Amino acid sequence: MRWTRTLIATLRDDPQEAEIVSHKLMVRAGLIRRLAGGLYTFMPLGLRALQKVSQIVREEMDRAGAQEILMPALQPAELWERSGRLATMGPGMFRLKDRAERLMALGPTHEEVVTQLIAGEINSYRQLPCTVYQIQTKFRDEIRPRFGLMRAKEFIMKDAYSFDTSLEAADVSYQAMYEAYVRIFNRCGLSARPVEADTGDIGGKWSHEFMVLADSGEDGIVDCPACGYAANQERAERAVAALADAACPPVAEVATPNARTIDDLVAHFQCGAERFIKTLVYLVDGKPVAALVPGNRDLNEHKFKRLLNAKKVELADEATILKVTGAPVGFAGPVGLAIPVYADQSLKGASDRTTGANRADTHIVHVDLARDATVTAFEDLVIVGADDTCPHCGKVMQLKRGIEVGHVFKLGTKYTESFEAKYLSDKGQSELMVMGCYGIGVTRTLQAIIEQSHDADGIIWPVSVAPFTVSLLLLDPKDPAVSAVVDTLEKALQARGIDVFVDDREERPGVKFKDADLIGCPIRVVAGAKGLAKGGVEVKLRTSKAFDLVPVEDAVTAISKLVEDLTAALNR
RNA sequence: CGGAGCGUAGCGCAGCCUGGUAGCGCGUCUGGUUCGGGACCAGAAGGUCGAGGGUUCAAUUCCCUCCGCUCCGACCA
Repeated sequence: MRWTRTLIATLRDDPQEAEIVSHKLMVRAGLIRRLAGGLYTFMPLGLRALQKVSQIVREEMDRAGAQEILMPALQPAELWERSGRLATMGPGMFRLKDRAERLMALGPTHEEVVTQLIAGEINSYRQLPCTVYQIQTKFRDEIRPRFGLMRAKEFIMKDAYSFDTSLEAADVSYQAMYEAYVRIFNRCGLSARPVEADTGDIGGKWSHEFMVLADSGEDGIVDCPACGYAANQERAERAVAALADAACPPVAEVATPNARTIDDLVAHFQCGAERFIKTLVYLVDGKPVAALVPGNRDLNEHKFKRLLNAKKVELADEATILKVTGAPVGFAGPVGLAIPVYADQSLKGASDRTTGANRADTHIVHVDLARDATVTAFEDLVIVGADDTCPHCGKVMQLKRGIEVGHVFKLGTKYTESFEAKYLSDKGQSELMVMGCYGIGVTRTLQAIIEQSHDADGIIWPVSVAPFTVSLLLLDPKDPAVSAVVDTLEKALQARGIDVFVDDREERPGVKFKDADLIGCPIRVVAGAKGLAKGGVEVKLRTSKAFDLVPVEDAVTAISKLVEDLTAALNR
């Protein structure tokens, strides 16, 4: 491809819309253009890179035995009613009506459609296991689209779904996908880390996310350097030492005017935040429930929701708090509360703590949780962070940030029940299929690659996903000898199956060098009158400063060798 | 959904406070000089100043409404 015949414009300045480096580079290098918030057009170079990522995903899915299909993006909302997700997924879904006033949705994901499909197609254990996948545009009405392709309203996702006869068989399918994901991200040149994850609205029992570590990532990851335990902060657990609190005097009320927050209390009582028990009143599917965490910790709402098997968990409003505790916000406590009370496991045996008194401007001291309050259960409720100890090995963990590029779930029978996806077993019994689902954000992966691989001058594409493998700079387009060399090289490289992008613009060399660095193809070949006079073309990797002067007749061989080396390094 | 900020040429921005019909850099086009890490000179094209309304002799500028975008937050008691 020739620059002068390609719709590409590089920008000198960072676009005003972009915040993180990968987003800036994608726009500056002319890979994407914004249509509206969360909506982007892929320009020729961006599309080529995207297609390379897609192709890697496709090859690895096929290798893992999955079959490619393509389901409609437009779906009847009735399907979502059937799974019960019209309510839970609700606001995140684009909805519309057709001319017959039927409620439709633009698919944010395809569990419903695929389960309905498979329920109709598969009736015998002989047809199982079965894994299907598609690479398709998804739609989500994000509250706040941001970071370019990272969180967009429309994005491309590879979603795969496995169907099996048993939990054990489903584990095999899950494992196959997990391994395919490791291969996919390796081939993309990405360092992606599997971590234990929360299942969210998708549901199911178990899941792993594949995370690209990056400071700009939207997820927190708790990581144990000692034993390798890693989990999304939404799910991460910690080891808790048993308390050995001594017995304490009976409870006593203390006036605490306007001391509503832990900070206020710390100032008032002049002691550490951990001496307080924070009482949070929540509405869990509409019913009030209290959660207790140490004053220096925060409640993990994901865990709380999972624990209570709830659809919706939200902090109670002021009126509810007044009704339930008899006090305004800021003075709730577990003593005498008539609603279910869940306490963090670290509070088991807690004694001589301070809590709200369920009375305005009052707290109580000397609270022994077992003695003075009724706790429904002690569970893991807090957000785990840096310096917490590993639940497996007890060593201190670290907190990192990551970009979620893939997610694998063991769904069990959640959807196959809703859609009665059953098969006849070898014993002639009708059984529910066991399901798994597996997503990769293809467009997000593309951007994550850039986030992880760039320098001050621009993108550094891994050879496997670069829009072009070789940037061939024609420095003197008006010099017939140089042009002839470029023509020859271009054809010879193409004949070897090596993508080459020729910068044939009438620009000064400096401009071409800058743009080549910005666009970031892994190999740069410079053909100029000066170089030819010295004996050849210059061949250089994007990652190195130095170049080799290679005689024209040896150039294709030399470049092929570099491509092989780069590819081998990725597949290592 | 709440808060803040922004919206002026393809891109990045100034002008607005203190009203008088718009400017800079980059990019684009023409000509010339240049030519190995984002050249220089001369000239040119390109703007309903986000939209609508109001105040005024006069609005990019002041006021109101709406739309769009960006950032922060979404009640942790």
